[in-house]
Amino acid sequence: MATKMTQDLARTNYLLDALHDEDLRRILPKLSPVKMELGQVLYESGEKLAHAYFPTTAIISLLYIMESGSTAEIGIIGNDGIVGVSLFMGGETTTNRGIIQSAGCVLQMKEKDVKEEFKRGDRFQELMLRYTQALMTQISQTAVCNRLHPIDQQLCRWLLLSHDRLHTDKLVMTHDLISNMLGVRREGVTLAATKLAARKLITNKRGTITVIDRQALEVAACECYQVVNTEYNRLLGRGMSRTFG
Amino acid sequence: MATKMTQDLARTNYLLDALHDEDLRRILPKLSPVKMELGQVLYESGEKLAHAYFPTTAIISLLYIMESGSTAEIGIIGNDGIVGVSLFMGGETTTNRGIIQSAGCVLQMKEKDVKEEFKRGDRFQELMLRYTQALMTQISQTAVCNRLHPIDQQLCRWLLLSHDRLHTDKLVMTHDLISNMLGVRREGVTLAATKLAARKLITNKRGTITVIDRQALEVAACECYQVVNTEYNRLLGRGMSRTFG
DNA sequence: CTCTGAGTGTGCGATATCGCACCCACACAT
DNA sequence: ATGTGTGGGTGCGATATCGCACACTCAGAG
Repeated sequence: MATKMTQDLARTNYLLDALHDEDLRRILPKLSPVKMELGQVLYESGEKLAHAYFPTTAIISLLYIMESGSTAEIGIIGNDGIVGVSLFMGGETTTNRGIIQSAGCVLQMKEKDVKEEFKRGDRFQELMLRYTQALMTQISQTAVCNRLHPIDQQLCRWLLLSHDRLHTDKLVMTHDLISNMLGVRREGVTLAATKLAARKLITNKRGTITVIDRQALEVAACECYQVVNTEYNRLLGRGMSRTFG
Repeated sequence: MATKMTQDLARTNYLLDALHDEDLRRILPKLSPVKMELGQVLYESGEKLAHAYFPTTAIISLLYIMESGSTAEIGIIGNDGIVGVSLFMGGETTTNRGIIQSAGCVLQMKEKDVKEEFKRGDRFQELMLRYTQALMTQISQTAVCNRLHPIDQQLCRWLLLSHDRLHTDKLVMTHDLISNMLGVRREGVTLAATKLAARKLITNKRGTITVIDRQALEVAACECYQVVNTEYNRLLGRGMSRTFG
């Protein structure tokens, strides 16, 4: 019964869903579902991870915190990925914080189990590595975007990345939260969001942004979003996942 | 004779040097030294790599090129690493360009050989994955630094990263080249470099920057440099490499 | 129903960087 | 020794973003 529930849940994470049946059957008992609240910290910078996390409905931000206290997001992970790649990459820790950006459910897997499965060297390993490369692309594009694009476009990119990883058009998040992710002032986000609302691409309510015209949002975004999106599809889509393509 | 030369060369790349003797002996015949000129392109964005490259004296920049033609560097690779992680990560291609930022020698290894060695699943694989994580840290820090720090500090970080990967204090590179890497205007680099020269941290000659006071340069840099440096040492240093620590 | 505070909208001067323009000067080739 | 072109220095107005201040307003608590 509990197993059946977990299996359904597992199928909602693309990496797990992309596993062959016999692999998933072996891995299922090692997964346990956990609810996560907004703002919850999965791990701190430099902290050894006890688990890896496969998000299903939750979204996790990888956040870097400067000595000054300023923050900037380096990547977003949803049901397309896994949080805790350093477990199988061999580093054990990373220099960023993993924090819940949108409440929801994750499937957690013990450190030891992750390493064991990875060491088998078959499809699980292949999927993890391909996902890690996709994540590298996202981080790279964040670097480039931070350098070259104005806030307005970056906000669009960020909203789209979040929207892709959610299952609703209503994004429950304050301008202040977004400003911490983008590493800009709260006012900058308010300004950019107001402009987007005036153009009817989103609506802007206390603590909630609703995506109205997703297609127009993609047009308003810089090329960075499409680059990342295309690369995710290439690396994890057609031929890799059972549901993509 | 040729083999002896290659072995000496191989020992100057930290990843190769960190291999156990028997592993290196097996891998040596698969390596061939190649001289690389400034500006030479190792691979284009989206282009399948025929080889991976272990730099010895050369430095390679991973450069992203926007549709507009603007560029921004996402990482620097020297004799501490390997160019072409996408070969074993499974993606085959990446969205950036690999370009020689400082002329010198690399050891190239055929795609097939790289994959074969990686698939063995032992120390070579472990080293490659740990290095990839280190590279991810560098890319992440680039993202953060691009967002939060002024050009002056970024230039220091960049000079230090380059200096670490060279074997001389004379960095042969124009302000124009550096501006393409940092994704800023050439004038911005000139201004920042002039300030550093006024403070006697570097000297500034036609096409050459010489590091005078490395320690002061580290102080002038943002924390990003130390974060990356520390993480490289942690992941690849003491206990991993035969020469580090 | 009212109070309160978190979330938002707006204005203003300061600063960093940009884009452009132009000149200078050194290194190398003739 | 002299010309030429690449690389470097400088100035200026435009723009994006910042930091701060303050006013408004909705939603939930009492």
